[in-house]
Amino acid sequence: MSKIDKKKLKRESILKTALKLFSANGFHKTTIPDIANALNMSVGNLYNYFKSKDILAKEIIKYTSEVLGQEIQKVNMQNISSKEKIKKIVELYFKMAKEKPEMIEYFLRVYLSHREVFSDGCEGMLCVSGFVTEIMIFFDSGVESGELRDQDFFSAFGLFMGYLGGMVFLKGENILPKKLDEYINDISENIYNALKA
Amino acid sequence: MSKIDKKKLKRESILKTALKLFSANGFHKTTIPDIANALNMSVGNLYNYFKSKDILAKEIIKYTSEVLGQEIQKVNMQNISSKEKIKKIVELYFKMAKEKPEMIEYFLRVYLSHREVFSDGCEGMLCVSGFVTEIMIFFDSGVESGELRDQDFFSAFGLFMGYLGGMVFLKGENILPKKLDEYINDISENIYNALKA
Amino acid sequence: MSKIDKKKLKRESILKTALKLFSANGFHKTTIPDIANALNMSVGNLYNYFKSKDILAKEIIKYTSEVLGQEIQKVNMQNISSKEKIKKIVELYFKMAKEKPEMIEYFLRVYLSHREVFSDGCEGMLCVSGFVTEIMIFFDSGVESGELRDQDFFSAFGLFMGYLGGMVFLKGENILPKKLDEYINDISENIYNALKA
Amino acid sequence: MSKIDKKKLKRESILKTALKLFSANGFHKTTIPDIANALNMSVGNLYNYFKSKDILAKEIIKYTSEVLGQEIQKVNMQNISSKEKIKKIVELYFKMAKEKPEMIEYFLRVYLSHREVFSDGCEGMLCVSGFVTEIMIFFDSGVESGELRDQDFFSAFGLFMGYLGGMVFLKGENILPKKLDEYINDISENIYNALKA
DNA sequence: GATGAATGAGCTTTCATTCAT
DNA sequence: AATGAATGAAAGCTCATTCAT
Repeated sequence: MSKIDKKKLKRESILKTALKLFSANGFHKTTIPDIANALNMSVGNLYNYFKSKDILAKEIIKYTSEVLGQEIQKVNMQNISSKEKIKKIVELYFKMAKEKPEMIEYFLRVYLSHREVFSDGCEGMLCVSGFVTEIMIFFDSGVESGELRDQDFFSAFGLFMGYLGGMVFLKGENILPKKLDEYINDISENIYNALKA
Repeated sequence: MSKIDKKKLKRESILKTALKLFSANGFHKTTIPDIANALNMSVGNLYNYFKSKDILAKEIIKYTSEVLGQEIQKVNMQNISSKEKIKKIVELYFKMAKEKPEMIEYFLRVYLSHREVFSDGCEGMLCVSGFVTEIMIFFDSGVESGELRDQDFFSAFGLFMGYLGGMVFLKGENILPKKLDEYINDISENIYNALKA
Repeated sequence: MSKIDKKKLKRESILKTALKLFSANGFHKTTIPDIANALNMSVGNLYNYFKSKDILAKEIIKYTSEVLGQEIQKVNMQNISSKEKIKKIVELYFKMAKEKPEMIEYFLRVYLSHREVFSDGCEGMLCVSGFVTEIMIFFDSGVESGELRDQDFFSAFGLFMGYLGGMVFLKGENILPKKLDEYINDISENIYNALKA
Repeated sequence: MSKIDKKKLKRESILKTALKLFSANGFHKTTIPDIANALNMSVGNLYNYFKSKDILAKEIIKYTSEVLGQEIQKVNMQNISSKEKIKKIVELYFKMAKEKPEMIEYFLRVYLSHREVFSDGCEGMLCVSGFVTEIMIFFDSGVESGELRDQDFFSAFGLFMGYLGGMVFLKGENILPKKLDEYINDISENIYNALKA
């Protein structure tokens, strides 16, 4: 393997490890030494890969948004109705929340609430475009096919993402009486009813 | 005014000031001296009212939840359809977000994302029951009257609160092309369609 | 003693201790913990008095300049010839270098050579005016009385201060074969010859 | 070109680049990676040429002293009066300060004030002898010819070098109202008056 | 009740230097 | 000779909390 490849790999392993720690313990409670430790690498060397904790946080949201976006893209590319797509996206989201909870948690617990960190360099949707774009594609194609009502995109986006994020948050707080999976049908139906033409 | 009343008043002024600062600048970026300063009081004295920063944070979420709950209660007590109630709650939420943004922001930027702070003493809904209870009352009465579909409460709650929170977040990020008010109709309709029987 | 007086006293003791350490060991080699340690106080508390190491360095040069200026003022106020004043200032300077070497050293080893520290807030002569002003008074009155040649002030100032500073530097490097005191006559004569009308 | 010549050339280019960076940004603010970067070479390789940052600093002062000494030697070898030599040296010094400010600055801002660096290996005049020797030659020959007063060499040296260094410092601080060149006459006259027999 | 000086652990970040390749 | 990833000690600075007054 070339040196450059190795560096890329290490960079990604830092991203993943930091993502997990930030999500699990919070951005401020996670220290750079914590991350370096978890990676068996020195603090100094970590700084060779990311120049500051804030920059690391921003690269993570970009990375996460990219990964989630790619998953949704797979749904978008399927030749199925919007109603079915909604269900698939909800399933996918909850599957993620279960299997790689750190990604969804990062959105909710780090990105959402540390404006001071993301305000410089991640304004607007700059760092989450990978993800938002795919939701936009889903919505636009549904409107075009006449299956979904034509409304302001953000009105639909807020519903979709706020709803799913809210459910995962409630799950994280151990408030939900049932498993996330058992909500899939209700939620998909609610979203479809809200958005259908 | 009695000594006890005076103390109560001061306590509340601390709550309000801390609420504003935490919401505006983040929980960790706001220091106890910052709060004391803004109140023209000494750090030591502030500790006479709240024994720690974490306890202060928890009292704030209780206070905020209470205030928001009381507003929703006013809607609940009106003799109108669930459809109308939904619209009134959305209006109320956005009015709050505009006039006292610190309350909604506190939910989104402090409560939502500092589990380490709220995990001890605010488990589950312990500290937000004032607010959640009223949403529950709204929902149950709608189901009882046959206007809303009977489904798991949290499925409805997540929709309602995730959606509204999501919109306020998007607003805060300067992403929304229109004013929050201009989304009221769309959003109310979406929620109603999702929840109606 | 009042609280305010106490604080002033402590502030000055920090200034003096830091002055000694910076002069003896260099600005960068002296750490804030070093200073706090020498004062038997905590690092955090030291920061209650001076908000940063750079600010501390700037306050020290002001303080030092003030003290040196006051000494020269005493000479200026005496009713003696410029020739005699020159000798008295040289004596005074060397006496200082011997008894409170940290002051002269601070000029030479800290102020003179850490432009990055003093550039913001001590531009030009802002922080050494206490001292420079007195040299200016000495020179102007000598010119006025006709004893000194009328020339650009800085031409005279550079001679005076560069010369004395240079000698102290050479002394510090253990290069001088004789005691500083034994140079007083030669140096006073040289300066007088250079400046006389 | 032979391998050895190549190495010598590279060594000198490192010296020159480090000299510039140290002078411009200060010794501690300039990092080894900074220097390597400016030279388009690797840190590791730089260490093949100089075993430590301190050693590099010491080699620079030797190099600089040598270069300045050679310039003064040229003046010394001319068949002119001491008075004329003084003027030529002042001119030369100011020309240097203008055209290669890094050399003079290095004396003032690095050598003068980092005793901890130069104390081991550059004691006394060990590393500046190239320069000091030439000043000594100038002075001795002036005394021998009867044009200059016979006094302790360091008394004369301190005047000469302290004065010139002081003026360049004042220039660097943007304090001088006139160009350095315009001080040449005054300064030369002052020095001559101070030293003449 | 009120003050704010004092504590000190803990944070992010830097950088001279090494060494496997 | 040349590379640059890796090390880790140490720096400047912050801040929740305490306590003597």
